[in-house]
Amino acid sequence: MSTHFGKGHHLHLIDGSAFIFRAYHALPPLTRKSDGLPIGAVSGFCNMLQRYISDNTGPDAPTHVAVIFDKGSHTFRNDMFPEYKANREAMPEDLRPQIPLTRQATEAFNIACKELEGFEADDIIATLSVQARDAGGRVTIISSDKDLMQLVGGGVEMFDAMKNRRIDRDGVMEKFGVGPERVVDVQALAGDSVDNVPGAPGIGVKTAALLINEYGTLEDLLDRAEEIKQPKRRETLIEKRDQIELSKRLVQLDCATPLDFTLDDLEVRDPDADRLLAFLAEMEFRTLTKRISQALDVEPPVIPDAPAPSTSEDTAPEWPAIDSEKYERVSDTNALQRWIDQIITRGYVAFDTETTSLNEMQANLVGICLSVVPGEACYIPLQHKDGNADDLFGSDAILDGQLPLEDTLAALKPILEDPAILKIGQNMKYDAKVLARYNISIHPIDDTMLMSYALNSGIHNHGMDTLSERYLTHTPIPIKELLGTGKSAITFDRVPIDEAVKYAAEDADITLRLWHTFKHQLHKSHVTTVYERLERPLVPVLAQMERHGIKVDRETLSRMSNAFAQKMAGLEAEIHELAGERFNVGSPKQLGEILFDKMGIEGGKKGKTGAYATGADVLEDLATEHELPARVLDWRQLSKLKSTYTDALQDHIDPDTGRVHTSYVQTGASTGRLASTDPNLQNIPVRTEEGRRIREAFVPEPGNTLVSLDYSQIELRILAHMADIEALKKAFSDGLDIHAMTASEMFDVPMEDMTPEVRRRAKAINFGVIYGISGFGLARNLRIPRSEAQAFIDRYFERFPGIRSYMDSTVEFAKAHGYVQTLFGRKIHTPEIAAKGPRAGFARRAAINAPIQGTAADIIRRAMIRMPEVISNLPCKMLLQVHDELLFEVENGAEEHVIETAKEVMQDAAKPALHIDVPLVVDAGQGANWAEAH
DNA sequence: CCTGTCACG
DNA sequence: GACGTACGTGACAGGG
Repeated sequence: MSTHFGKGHHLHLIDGSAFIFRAYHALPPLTRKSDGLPIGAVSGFCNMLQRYISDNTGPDAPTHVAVIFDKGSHTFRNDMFPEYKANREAMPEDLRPQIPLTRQATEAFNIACKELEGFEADDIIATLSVQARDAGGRVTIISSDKDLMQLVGGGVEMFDAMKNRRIDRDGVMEKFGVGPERVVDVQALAGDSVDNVPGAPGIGVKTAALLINEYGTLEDLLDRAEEIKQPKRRETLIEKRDQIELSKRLVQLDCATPLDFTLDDLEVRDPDADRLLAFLAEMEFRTLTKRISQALDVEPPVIPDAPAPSTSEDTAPEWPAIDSEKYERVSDTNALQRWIDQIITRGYVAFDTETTSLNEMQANLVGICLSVVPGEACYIPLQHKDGNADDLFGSDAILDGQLPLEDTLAALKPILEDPAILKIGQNMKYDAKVLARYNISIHPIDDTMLMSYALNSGIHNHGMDTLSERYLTHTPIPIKELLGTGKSAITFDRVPIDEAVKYAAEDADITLRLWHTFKHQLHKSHVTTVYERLERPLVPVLAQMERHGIKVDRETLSRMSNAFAQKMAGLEAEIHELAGERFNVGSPKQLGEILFDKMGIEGGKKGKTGAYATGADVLEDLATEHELPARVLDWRQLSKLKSTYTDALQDHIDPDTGRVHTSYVQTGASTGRLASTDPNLQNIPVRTEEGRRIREAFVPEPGNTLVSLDYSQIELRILAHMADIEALKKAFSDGLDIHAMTASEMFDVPMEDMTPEVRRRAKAINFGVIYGISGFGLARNLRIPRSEAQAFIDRYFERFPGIRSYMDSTVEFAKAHGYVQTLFGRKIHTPEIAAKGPRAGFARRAAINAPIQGTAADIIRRAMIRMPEVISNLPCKMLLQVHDELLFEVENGAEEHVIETAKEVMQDAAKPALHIDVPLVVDAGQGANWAEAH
């Protein structure tokens, strides 16, 4: 490029420090094999740079780019204010030596790398942004740091690489409530606890934006501070004027730092393959070296194996890159036989089915994919049809060139059912359910989704796309590309076979690679037992339950739906009458405007979107004074029951079985609980009489009864055991009413004189403890003043000091290890525990709750896993799980026997792995529908 | 597609 | 000292 930076040019400025810290926290503490040098952050940093480069090759690619770093810890801001950034935690020991390596990495990628003694990276970014903007070019700052938002505008934008989101003027407005040019004013007032910028005490971003928008600028505001109505605010602004002005100088970026280079020096350069690969090889990044060698089409350098005795499992696998063009299509019996022979020789195979539907009850098999060696995979098309036939007739013919379905399944069945051949899949419950329709019972299995869940619950989700991107740095072909979306979407049997081969075989290849990756990690992380005893064996149990389904009576639902509709129409008329106009009662926006603007009710609070809050808690408060909100609450309840239950549930009745088949998501909840979807049968109403009647539609087949068994107070019992609270343990052993007992202890009321109100409060506190109690939360729940709630909590901890030490030690453990554990060794990772600000509170409470909720989840899983064997001789089926409840369908006459048997399994489910100091009690019920049984 | 709301343990 | 707060989920309707 001969011209100087100017119009038509596009400068990217990467916030290097942000990259480093994100890389450091995202990756485990990797070390260089040969000498143990910590290189986790460098590895992540390189991967991010590589990702950045490959993501920025299009027509909008930058013409100029630089990575900007901080240098030293002392800047001109410390001269103004010695405490600036003084409460920053020290850099972790294993990160420090990696900092210079990230500079080297940047240079190795042949990207300009800039820093300046005495200035922060933000100042350099500011200076370059202004220069580029003044020259008429565009700028994108790759960072999500709010301190940089003051630079946005006039061709300068930010890009949050984490959220994959551009931040423009509107984004800044959203964050600060003012435009970029006034951001420093707001920051000066609000201060920043992270950087230790003092600001104006008692004023946050919200208030600051309000003030600035009213007075125009910070200076005008300070000059006219006398006019402010709120006395406290006025005094603060007058008294702390110096401090506020100092804060502004601290947050104001320096747009004129003395740089010894120009924009033209930042022109994008081609990579220098030798230099880059030499660096990567020196770091001993095997996978990345390989990948980049291929991308640059050069011979990869040899990275010598570590001299130390290394087992093969420690070295990064030497796999070929994932290449969807290289997969095989299997169209004849010879080829099929070759694959079968190979599978038998290996003893394992990665396996995946392609079908016509996500609903396994209706999914027809379209094809099968297999892989036994990374990079080698095949697709066996079986039922593909012509995707281009426009005529309605004749297009349903199976295309030529495919093996016959029945013969192929007959050939594969011995493999799939061979106890000596391991079948590896991603979400095997799906494939198991599909194959069950074809009379194939696939076993034994491994499931990469469940391996990932055992390893990494709490860190990320466990879908194939996530895992492939995270562990193989490869983005799989999106299924959307084959099927399309929305109304025009096609089913997999209409996908051209050549396309299907690439997509489907790639999934098997990825699954096999993930399996190799996770297999050793399970041992190293000590979660093999969790995976083998709590995750893997649950797959066939859930598959069986889901396939059974539960009978739901359409007539009952339909009748209720009509009744609800009538009641709602009546309420709606009343509401419109009260409002004096017609409006959509179902629209929170319109309702808020009616209540607070038109009717002028006091106390309307707007949320972050600017809409009035109209939640049940708000309406309940208003309902004591006003008629309309009370009617809306009634209407909302009916609306919910009708739309979510009486109407939607009917659509889930399977036409073939007449039953409803939910899907349990085994990896859905970080704690180990299951989630239920399509439909969710874990949130069928029970708390109100009207809602409870929905359960009357859940019925047994004629000649059968529904039996419900549920654990009584399981989480409190686990807490009593884990925190080792003698008084609670004794109360449970003696079979006392635990809430009444808590109340008696706390309020010095004898058990005989217990009032329902006192017991209710104690119950709320007991639940609060499980949730990581806070004065605010308890106050809101009990609708009492915060001071009173805090007094209850203090009293509770005084009486049960063991609970407090349990909570403290759990949080300490989470901070030290980054995870917490259930009594059965399940790990729940808590990456946010080190966070600052309000997120810390969330993480703290989640860490306290997770071992309790998770242990209860483990216990019922153990019961479920044991159940099929124990009830195999009884005329009954296990149908549903609702966290602490199991629902069975039992032939008439066998009820008592089943209750006795299943109850014992549930009560003893923790044994023999674990002795719990408290008895686990299970209550039983039975009836002609779920309402009666529960 | 996101937000608010509300159903469950 | 302010901030925003009970834990874990999924589905539906409204509104851009």
